[in-house]
Amino acid sequence: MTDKALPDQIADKLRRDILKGVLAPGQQIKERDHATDLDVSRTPMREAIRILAKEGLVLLRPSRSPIVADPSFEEISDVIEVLTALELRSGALACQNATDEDITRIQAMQDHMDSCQGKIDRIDFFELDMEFHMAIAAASKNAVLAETHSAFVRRLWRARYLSASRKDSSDRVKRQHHDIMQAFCDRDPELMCAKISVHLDALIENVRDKYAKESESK
Amino acid sequence: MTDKALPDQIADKLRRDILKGVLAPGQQIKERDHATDLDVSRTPMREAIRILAKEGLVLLRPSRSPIVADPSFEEISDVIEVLTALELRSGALACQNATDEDITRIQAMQDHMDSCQGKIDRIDFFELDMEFHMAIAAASKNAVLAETHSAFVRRLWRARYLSASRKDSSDRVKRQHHDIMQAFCDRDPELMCAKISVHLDALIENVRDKYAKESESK
DNA sequence: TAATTGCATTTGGTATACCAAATTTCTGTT
DNA sequence: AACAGAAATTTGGTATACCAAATGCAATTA
Repeated sequence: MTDKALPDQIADKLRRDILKGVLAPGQQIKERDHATDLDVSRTPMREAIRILAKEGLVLLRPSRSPIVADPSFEEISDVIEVLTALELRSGALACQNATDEDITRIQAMQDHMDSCQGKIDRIDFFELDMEFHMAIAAASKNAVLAETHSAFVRRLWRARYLSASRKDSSDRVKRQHHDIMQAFCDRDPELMCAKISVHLDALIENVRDKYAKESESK
Repeated sequence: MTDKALPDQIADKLRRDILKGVLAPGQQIKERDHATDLDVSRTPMREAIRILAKEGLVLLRPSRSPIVADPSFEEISDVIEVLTALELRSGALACQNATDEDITRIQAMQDHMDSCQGKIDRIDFFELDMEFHMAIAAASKNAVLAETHSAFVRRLWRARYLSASRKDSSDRVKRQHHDIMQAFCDRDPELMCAKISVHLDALIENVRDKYAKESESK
């Protein structure tokens, strides 16, 4: 763990805090305070903040304190739209370019997720979910596509986390994953794209519900 | 001009140098040297380098000097593939969401490009070409999509610049743009996507030719 | 001669100091 | 009491100092 670059370590810590809500949306992130908190200097802290800004978790404001991003539904929905475009292309390419080993390995990841369901920390479960989607993108054998896709998956992490509160949703997600995996095993690009669309459309609806409930509770 | 943030100004300068080839692919960018060259300190120079790394123009290597990116054909082709995914989605959405003013404005941009052809600096012409594609993406009314799309257009700038040496290609590009614009005016998503595909497939072939010629000249 | 070891130098990473812009606090006036 | 303006403080931006890892080079050895 100590071998990772310091700014990355700091970014990891801050990211976790943001995703868990320890750092609330809209809250200021003052370089000095957070740097001294973590016993580092401002330099790597600044870099860490830029990393999170690139991921869309933090908003940089010239000559002002950066703040934790507080995206509107429209923004989240826009991000999901981009993710959809990327993931559809990834899926189709993966059907074409994945090795058999890729498929069995990703199948194993899914099995592992199933066996972990409800037994582990929700944050850790979401890590697995992310890794599953990223593994499919990686199987497209287009490194740029996989990397870009990862960036957007990560950017949506908090929104997905928050919108997954409905207890039935995890079962539905599980079924959607199985559908995607089925098409992937058959290397059927059209079907796979269709199932990915279902999955991500459902995500938009989940997020929409979440935002609707939030606004009515005010 | 002086109102822009210092790291951005530095990044602009470096970017131009990279795209024009003043800084050759593979060449090291030493923080101290380039900082003193531009009469700034290492801090904003470091930030500028990170900006260019985000754009894919520079490669960061932990504890080593960053180097100017020297992408293989496969990498460029991967980037174009991602751009295609983004631009297809943009085009379809633009057909749906663009205002009539958007369309007439973009039409005017194209007319302007036509009238400028051959009369202006190739670099300036490419700026117009970029702006044309970015304007279509912006007309999708998905800000995230437009921004991401822009990043990839910019990332391909040098490859397109280098591969546009063939003198007939500009006429072909002009025709392809007209086809895209025709579909856009008719708000026909399928046709527009088809024409965008043609355009970007042609780009891949242009780049492939360029790389083939380059390798045989060695 | 080729390889290797050890030292000197270069260079990125981090910490700190300084500055200017922005924010907050305080104070005096109406 | 409310507002305006100025002083004090906070805070991001930049410059510089220091360190450790990486690199280059030369002397030494097989």
